[in-house]
Amino acid sequence: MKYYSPSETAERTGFSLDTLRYYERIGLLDSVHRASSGHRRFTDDDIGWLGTLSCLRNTGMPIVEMRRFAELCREGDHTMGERIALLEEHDARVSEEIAGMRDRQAYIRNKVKWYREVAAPAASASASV
Amino acid sequence: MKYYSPSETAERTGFSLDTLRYYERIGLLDSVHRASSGHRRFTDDDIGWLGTLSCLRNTGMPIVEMRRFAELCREGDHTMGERIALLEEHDARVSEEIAGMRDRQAYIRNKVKWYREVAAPAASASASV
DNA sequence: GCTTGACCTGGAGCGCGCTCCAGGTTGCAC
DNA sequence: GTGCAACCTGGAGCGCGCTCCAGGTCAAGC
Repeated sequence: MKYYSPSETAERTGFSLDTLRYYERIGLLDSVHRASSGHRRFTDDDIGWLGTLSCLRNTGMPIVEMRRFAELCREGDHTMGERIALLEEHDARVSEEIAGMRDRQAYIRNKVKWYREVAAPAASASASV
Repeated sequence: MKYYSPSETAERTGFSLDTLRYYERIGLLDSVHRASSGHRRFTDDDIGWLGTLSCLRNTGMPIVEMRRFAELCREGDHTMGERIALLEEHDARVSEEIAGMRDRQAYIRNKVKWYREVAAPAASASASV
């Protein structure tokens, strides 16, 4: 079985060393292997799981909910339904978030357009906001 | 000229009273009118500006950059170019953010799909992640 | 055997963006 | 004129998610 050192894992997952330790500490990573020296040894499974965590985190899932998800995963296959529910709720929130971002982006683009119209044609007399 | 009380402004903009005061304090709101009592009186312009701030904030612009933008607005029409540049850079970041969210959302949906395949057909023997 | 660097642990500290608090004033309703 | 709610100010505190630190261990190279 292939093992990865903490620094290699950090590099592969995009998490910092401290964050990897932190995630283990708070229960997002369960029972990370140790070398006889006590040094962490991450597996491909760990890397994969960290990828999932990264994805959830970067879509705005709060840590406490990721912990809940991790817990469900640890509890076994009978929690599939709950896991699906959790992810689908999150998915819905992500959709809302994206929709909101789009709307706000449109607002910003409009503002830029308006600025261009005011700014370009002539040093017009009107005030600016 | 129409004036709005702090609480009415909070209601209209979605910002809390404390946030309105905070934004004024750090220079995101400039020279808010006062009643003789010292109470703030917001104008329609203020409300509009707060809408812009809300939009920028909710698309992830950090406060320090909003301050820069506010400063440019205060400096007058000759800063139009810089304002446009700032907003367009932000717009680009928002686009990236949205694209990233979409990708991650696809990952999550895939995961759900996979869960459904594993969970539904039979209480299969394989482990879960 | 000594250095060097990657790693360990427990716990403190930090940056951001608010949010809350104490102690006081204002102004409307009764 | 007494309540009461809304507001004021300056400054402290907080929640989140890390990030840093001190003091120590381990393993490999010279």
